[in-house]
Amino acid sequence: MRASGDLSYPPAAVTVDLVILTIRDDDLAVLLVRRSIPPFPGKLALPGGFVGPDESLAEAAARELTEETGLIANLEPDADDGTPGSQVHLEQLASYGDPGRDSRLRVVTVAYLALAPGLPVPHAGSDAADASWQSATALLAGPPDELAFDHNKILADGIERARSKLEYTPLATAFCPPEFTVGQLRRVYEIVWGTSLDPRNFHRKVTGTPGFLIEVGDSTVGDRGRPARLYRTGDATQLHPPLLRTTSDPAEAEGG
Amino acid sequence: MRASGDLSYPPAAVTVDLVILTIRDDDLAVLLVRRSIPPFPGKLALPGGFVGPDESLAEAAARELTEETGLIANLEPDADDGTPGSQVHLEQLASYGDPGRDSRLRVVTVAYLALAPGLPVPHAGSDAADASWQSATALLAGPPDELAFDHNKILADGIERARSKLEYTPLATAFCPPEFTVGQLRRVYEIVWGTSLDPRNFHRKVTGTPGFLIEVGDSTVGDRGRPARLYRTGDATQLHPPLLRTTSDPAEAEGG
DNA sequence: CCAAAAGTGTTCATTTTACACCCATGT
DNA sequence: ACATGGGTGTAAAATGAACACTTTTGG
Repeated sequence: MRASGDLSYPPAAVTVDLVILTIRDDDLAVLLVRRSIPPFPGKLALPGGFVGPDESLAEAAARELTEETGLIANLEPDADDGTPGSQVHLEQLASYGDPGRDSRLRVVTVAYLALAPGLPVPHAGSDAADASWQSATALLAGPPDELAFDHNKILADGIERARSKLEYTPLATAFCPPEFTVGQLRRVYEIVWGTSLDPRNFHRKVTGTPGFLIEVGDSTVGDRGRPARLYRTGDATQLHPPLLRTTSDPAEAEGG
Repeated sequence: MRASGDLSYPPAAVTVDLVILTIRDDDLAVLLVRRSIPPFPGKLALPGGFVGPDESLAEAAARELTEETGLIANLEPDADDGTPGSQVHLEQLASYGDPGRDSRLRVVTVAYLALAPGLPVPHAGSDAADASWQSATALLAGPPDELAFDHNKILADGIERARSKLEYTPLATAFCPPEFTVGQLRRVYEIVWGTSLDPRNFHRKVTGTPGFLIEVGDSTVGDRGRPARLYRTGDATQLHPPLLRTTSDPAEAEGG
């Protein structure tokens, strides 16, 4: 049923919505904005907005990310110039376009997933009037209509994507600062997966996978215990074989 | 930058495009249509069309699939009523919306991936004036602008999705008839991955994974060799641990 | 009989898992 | 000294890869 000649088509608006995840206070957190206008006034929602006429979808998502957090996204995982925001990961998640998901007009939204290191910024953007970090795990467990539109579903899909990608990609490092210890990386896995992992075997696994971690030589001034080596993310884009989330008691890594 | 009050938004059209894959003549094939109107007149393209005002994205994709192939898609993998088309798999792939990808107007397309068993129908739909099966692997290896729009990229993404999902889901059965042998299933893996797999170890792996295959008791009348047991797809949605595509000579499974 | 495909058994290498044990620091 | 987290060694268990071998058909 491609248009045959004329250019009439059902009118629609295209937006991008962002699932921006980070680790805060030993919990997985998502950046949400409080809506001030209908529909769903007063409700929390994922940050997002219309795709501009001359923007690609990814550019629109990166622009929204910068507006909300001040971070610069890493659309292609190659550049490593050491700038603070350069390791922020941004990838397309999925599109959502059920008729009636926005009462005003037909809106198709392309959701993007962003993973950022722990940020002390509650909201830094110019436009984000009322942005805040919320517990993503609490929202997952709560009522399915706690967020505006179908954003509970989008958030659930984003968390599931993040959880599964930790298994077979080095994506967990996106939650870490540019230089990090194996222990910090392990805590990311434990928090995102809600499991606890054996520190010894985890250490051997990640340091033994070629290209996953690059030792930076130095050591941290430890909070407690022996100082740990620092690493940067390596060149590897896949983990073969993957890390499996099948260890220990699922409840042990909850909260903090 | 959510709209604040007024409802003005950059105008755009939303379409669905389908990557319909099947196995034909020991090769991975994709259903393409020949365009008759600009842009890209005469070029091959993925089948697709506008999303109707009251359709969800998945419904639009399912409608296009039926129009092009006569098949009924399986949006949620639960119903198993035995109808011929019920095992066709349809899932959202990704969205593509670079400005200028369609010279006429801003078009954002939501691509869907469909996997169907070997079909004797070159084209069966009412609207598909000029649909045909083409070698997907040949298109992957060919020039990157052989198809209209950005459809080479969409096709490549669809093939990559299919290849990786064979590893950790029972999706390969979507390429098989309702009842199939282990050998048929193995040939699917070999063709899609372009590798050759050890028949003995493959057999043990798939029959040993709980919920993957259900023995249907009977045996085929064999072409050659010992008759094989017949199986249906089981309830399992994930394969733990996954099948890995790291066996034997990559060239051996080519062509036929 | 022979070729071909199905299916089982077995062996060896690798990986995972569990856990004992030492290292280096703060208090 | 002791608690805490970092890191190595190692043995048992599970898994994967390679392949010998039997079964059952068609020609």
